[in-house]
Amino acid sequence: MTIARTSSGGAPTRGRRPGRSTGDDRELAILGTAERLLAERAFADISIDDLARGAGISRPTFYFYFRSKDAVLLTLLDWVIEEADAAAGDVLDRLAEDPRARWRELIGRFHATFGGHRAVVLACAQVRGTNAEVRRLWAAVLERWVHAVETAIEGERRRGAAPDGLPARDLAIALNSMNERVWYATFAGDGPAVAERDVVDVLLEVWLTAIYRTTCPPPA
Amino acid sequence: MTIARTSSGGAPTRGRRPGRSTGDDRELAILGTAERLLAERAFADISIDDLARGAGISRPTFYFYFRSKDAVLLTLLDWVIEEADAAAGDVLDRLAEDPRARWRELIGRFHATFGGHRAVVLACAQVRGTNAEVRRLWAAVLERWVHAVETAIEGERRRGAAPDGLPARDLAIALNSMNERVWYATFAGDGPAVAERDVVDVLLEVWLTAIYRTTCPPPA
DNA sequence: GATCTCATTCGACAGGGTGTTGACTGGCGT
DNA sequence: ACGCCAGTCAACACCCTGTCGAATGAGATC
Repeated sequence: MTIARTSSGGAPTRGRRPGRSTGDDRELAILGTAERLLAERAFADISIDDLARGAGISRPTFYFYFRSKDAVLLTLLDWVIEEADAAAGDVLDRLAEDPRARWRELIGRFHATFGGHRAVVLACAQVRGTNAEVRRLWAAVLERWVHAVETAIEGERRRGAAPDGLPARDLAIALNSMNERVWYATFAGDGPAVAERDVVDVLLEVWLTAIYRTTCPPPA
Repeated sequence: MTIARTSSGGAPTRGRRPGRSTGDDRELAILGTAERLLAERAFADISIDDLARGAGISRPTFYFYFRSKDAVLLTLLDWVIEEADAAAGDVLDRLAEDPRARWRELIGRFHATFGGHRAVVLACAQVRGTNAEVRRLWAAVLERWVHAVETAIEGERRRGAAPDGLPARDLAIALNSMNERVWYATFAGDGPAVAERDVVDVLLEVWLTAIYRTTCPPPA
């Protein structure tokens, strides 16, 4: 199953004033400036003036393109989510071929996507606490991923590869939550963190033991 | 082992000017106001003026007692951490008696402590992204807890109750991270979350399977 | 009691960020 | 030539933070 993108709706125009197309390059310039500045300092330390100047416009003009600083981040987050969904593809549909390899593929691809945009991911984690829109978007996305994993776990139980136990949904929530927090620590690099080189394998082992009670689940 | 509180130092005076004792009640009033307001709105939506007025003083006077709004939260966090450490006690020293019961006790006590101060915990999670001091304090505390769990896992492996596998530290990081994120979702109530009634048992099952590969590890 | 000291308090200011208003510009269809 | 409108920005109003310097007043000291 390709992870269904039903709810979240038409993403890439979020926060954009319903305008002409002439200023598209300005909009891109703002987004580019945001991702660039995010790589060197925290989101909270970037002012709208920084974004505007970086894009070669004045502060009021910024408001012509985005409702707020947060709306810029929201657009960036949309991109990352889209990329992650594409990377995940239909791996979960082919679990039975080789469960360990497929789960690893799934976790590995998410890791690669988030790692490739760590500045955006970290910034979103930081503002999720204060911005309701980021919170809502992230909640909706997580819900999709949790649901996909829940369904996959139920499939593995049905074919006898995984034992019964926790409700599949609770297990899926716990495992997805673990990944999110562990990646955050690894990318942020503050506090106890798993080395980036090892993180996919560490997460994989916990997923496998939690789902199958073994690290070598049987193929079909 | 009682979880060692070596590094974090003398906690309860953080941010307080080294002053007389007359104004202690004012300080308490500020802290009380903070915890009360935190229960009804987000930390970012509370101004220093709110805290000052709530404590019956003017804004400049606030600065006599605390360096900043964040320093207030930091003091509140210190309290919660102290309470959690006390609640955890020496449970991990008595793991072999009945591993499942002891792990459940540990997770359950943390759950009770955090749940009893969810407003503070949620606020800290929200500002951790923007405030370096909260980040540092939380990182230090987590490091202690991770280390305690790591040691406990190694003990269980040594006595043959738990199989070898992931480095104990990586496993401890992953499991602690999971708890943190899952609790956050449960307390915040946005996005996919485990029901508060079930959360301890859900976490426990994942811990047991990840550490022992079974949900009924053997006592000594 | 007069005086001194020092913790405590706050009015007033400076600074920096956000979001809005109203006027200006220049390309383009008529 | 004229009007329209996307696009632009100087200037403003507002809010919040942090600081400074001048009061206040309770106890210690003479």
